[in-house]
Amino acid sequence: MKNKPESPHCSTCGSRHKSVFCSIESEEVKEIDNIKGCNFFDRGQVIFHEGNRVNGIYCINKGKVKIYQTGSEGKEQIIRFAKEGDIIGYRALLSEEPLSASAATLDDAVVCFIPKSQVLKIIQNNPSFNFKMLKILSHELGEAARIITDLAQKPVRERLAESLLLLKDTFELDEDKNIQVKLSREELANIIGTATESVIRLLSEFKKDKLIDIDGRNIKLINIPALTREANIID
Amino acid sequence: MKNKPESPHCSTCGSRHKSVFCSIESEEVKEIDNIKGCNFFDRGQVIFHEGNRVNGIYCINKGKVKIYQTGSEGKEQIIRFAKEGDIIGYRALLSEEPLSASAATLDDAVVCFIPKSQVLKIIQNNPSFNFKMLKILSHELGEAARIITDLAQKPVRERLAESLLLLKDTFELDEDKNIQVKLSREELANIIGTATESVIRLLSEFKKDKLIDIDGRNIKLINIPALTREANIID
DNA sequence: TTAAAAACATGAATTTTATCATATTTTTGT
DNA sequence: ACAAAAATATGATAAAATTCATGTTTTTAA
Repeated sequence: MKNKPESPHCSTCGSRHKSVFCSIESEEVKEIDNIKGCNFFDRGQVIFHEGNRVNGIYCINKGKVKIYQTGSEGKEQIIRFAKEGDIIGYRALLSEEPLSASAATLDDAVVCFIPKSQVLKIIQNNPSFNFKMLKILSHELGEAARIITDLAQKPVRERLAESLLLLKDTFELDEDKNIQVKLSREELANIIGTATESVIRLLSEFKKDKLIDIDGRNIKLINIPALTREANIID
Repeated sequence: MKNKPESPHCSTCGSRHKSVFCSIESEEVKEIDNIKGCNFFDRGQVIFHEGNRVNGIYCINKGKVKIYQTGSEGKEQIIRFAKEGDIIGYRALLSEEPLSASAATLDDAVVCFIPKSQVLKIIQNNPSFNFKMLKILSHELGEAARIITDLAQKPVRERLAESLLLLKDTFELDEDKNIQVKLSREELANIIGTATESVIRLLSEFKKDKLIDIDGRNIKLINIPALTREANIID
């Protein structure tokens, strides 16, 4: 049986200082703490669903999250990932549009919810937070553009190599060079827009070519420079 | 010989009222007018180039613009379009990153330049403008996500149908249902991420199937509902 | 106006990638 | 612990899309 964990507090939140909330005044922190909600998710649970209206933003206190759209054939397309300290749902909130994507946990996670009114209040009263939001959005937009170009132009093999490197940058490697996130072959396929079988075959090839090692969903990057070349990344 | 045209003024700019600047005070308009620069471009000229630093935003007074990235094989990937009243270059300015894409004119165009200092001043002093920027960025991000899913999941034929509909929505149709922008087959291919020959073949098919009519670079949409079905768009 | 260049067009061959079929392994729930 | 379900794996086939070759038309520049 699972112990009901304690709701985290913003004032003691370890990830706050590396997040968009790092420049928030202690007065504001208290206010957020009082008004925020907190939810505990098991692996694979949906945090919010594409098409719905959103009434605040979600702040990931713990855990890893995938943000994905459902294509016209019902196939999942992973747009991006989020982790501890990241916020999600802000796009729909700020554009005043329905959610363009769903979010689901990749492991057990703790996610806080800050209501719209509070978010808007901070944006209006805290120029530094405001500018951080502009920065996050415009950075994301640049990332999206690069993904568009890669999907449009790179073959599947290069896209897979690239997404392994992306996962490395996002979730980092442990001491044994394992990517610190566990994804199914199908989820990998849903990042790069290919068939699950293609991912399985290409991962085996990468392993045979000594670029990676595989143990179940554990992927070890043993030759990152070669992977970078496979991904055809110049910079 | 070409007459040197008069530089436009923000105070009399017809497109200002439907732009992000619609809520700017007349005092601020004067200020922008004094500090802004203006450039006249012929068709096909580059406004700014990927990788460079940007020191302000560009406001399109007249003309149509493509924003594109160069892929690792040197192939152009069109990310989005902009037209009269739109601003470009704001992503790099706000993220304080190099330009993630280049911009080039699709016809003769007039483009004004507003320096960074002035833009930041407006953002700080005009909450309405500020919020509009947040809204533009987050809307763009939603569009980008949809493009990612389509590129990853839809076959070339559907993507072409969809991009014709996108061009219709962006540039509108004239009284004869012609899309109000002239693109080469190669440029169409560079939107949807395919080979020029594929676009040529598929356009012929669409014509044969009475979905469109073609006269050079003029594309007439004669059966939009059927095109929508071809594009596999539900909403 | 005319030659050169670029864009458009079309068929054939090739490559890439997806789909289908079928095992095998791993995970999950009782 | 065990059956069922899900995920992984692999080969064969099919479909999708690109590349290459070549010819025609249109545009551009001298």
